[in-house]
Amino acid sequence: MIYKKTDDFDLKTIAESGQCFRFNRIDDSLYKTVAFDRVLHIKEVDSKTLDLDCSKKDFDKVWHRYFDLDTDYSSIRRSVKNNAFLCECAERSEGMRILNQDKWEMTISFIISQRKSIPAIKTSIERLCRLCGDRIDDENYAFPTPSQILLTSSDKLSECGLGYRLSYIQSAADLFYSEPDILSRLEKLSDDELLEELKKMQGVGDKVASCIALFGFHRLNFFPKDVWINRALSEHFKDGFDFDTYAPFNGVIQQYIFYAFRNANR
DNA sequence: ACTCAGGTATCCT
DNA sequence: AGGATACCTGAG
Repeated sequence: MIYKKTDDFDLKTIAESGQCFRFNRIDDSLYKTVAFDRVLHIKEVDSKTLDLDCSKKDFDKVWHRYFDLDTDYSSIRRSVKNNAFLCECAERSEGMRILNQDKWEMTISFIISQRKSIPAIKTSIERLCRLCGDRIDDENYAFPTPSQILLTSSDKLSECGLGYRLSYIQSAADLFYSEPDILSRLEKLSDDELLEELKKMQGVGDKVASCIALFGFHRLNFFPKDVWINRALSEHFKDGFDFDTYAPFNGVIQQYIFYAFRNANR
């Protein structure tokens, strides 16, 4: 299916933003994402045109929401002003969007993410999907459900390189399995309440909870503070970052800073 | 071989 | 409340 861009939408920027771990580059103009038990290939035909290997029906049902196409990211990007550093971050992150990803998958993914490099996170998640997720096709596996994780032995799960996070993941699977309606309960909470509720899970502190809220629950005002963001803030916002200016889109600003600052400094 | 990674829990003061 | 420390393992 052909899609004509009407807003910021850059595959490389999204793939390298750190918000997704199964959205990967195949070559300069071709990317693949595995999400919601489906595989999607996205080809950049030209700067304004994408070719997606899905039906119009699937696009409307799944991918439109996944790519958050009802949110105007270019206007958020263009709202950045009065700060040279922030303006540069926004400019370098043109094309950034915040995906609507699966909440359960984001919960487990960001529990895995702690104290790991992004390549290592991707390796662990991929192994976990191959180990106990549904097979989609020859090379792609869906993210496992809570019960699929619970039915897999600790020895097998350990082979995914989860380390000390294994018990956190099993405990989260337990929670999601024993409370099937947990997502509808969490969705109703305010941002503050959601953060507190997520932090009740083992292995979920401020940073991981913020990531789950921002990238899973699409609460665009969360501003996860990782090592890169903290470095950027201490270098460029010595008097503190003003979270009023860009509310309720601080999460988008966080993505601009993370992507631009990390690319510039690694 | 060796450090560090998109942190958190726990144990201190 | 705030600071120090251990923690599994892979990637560079």
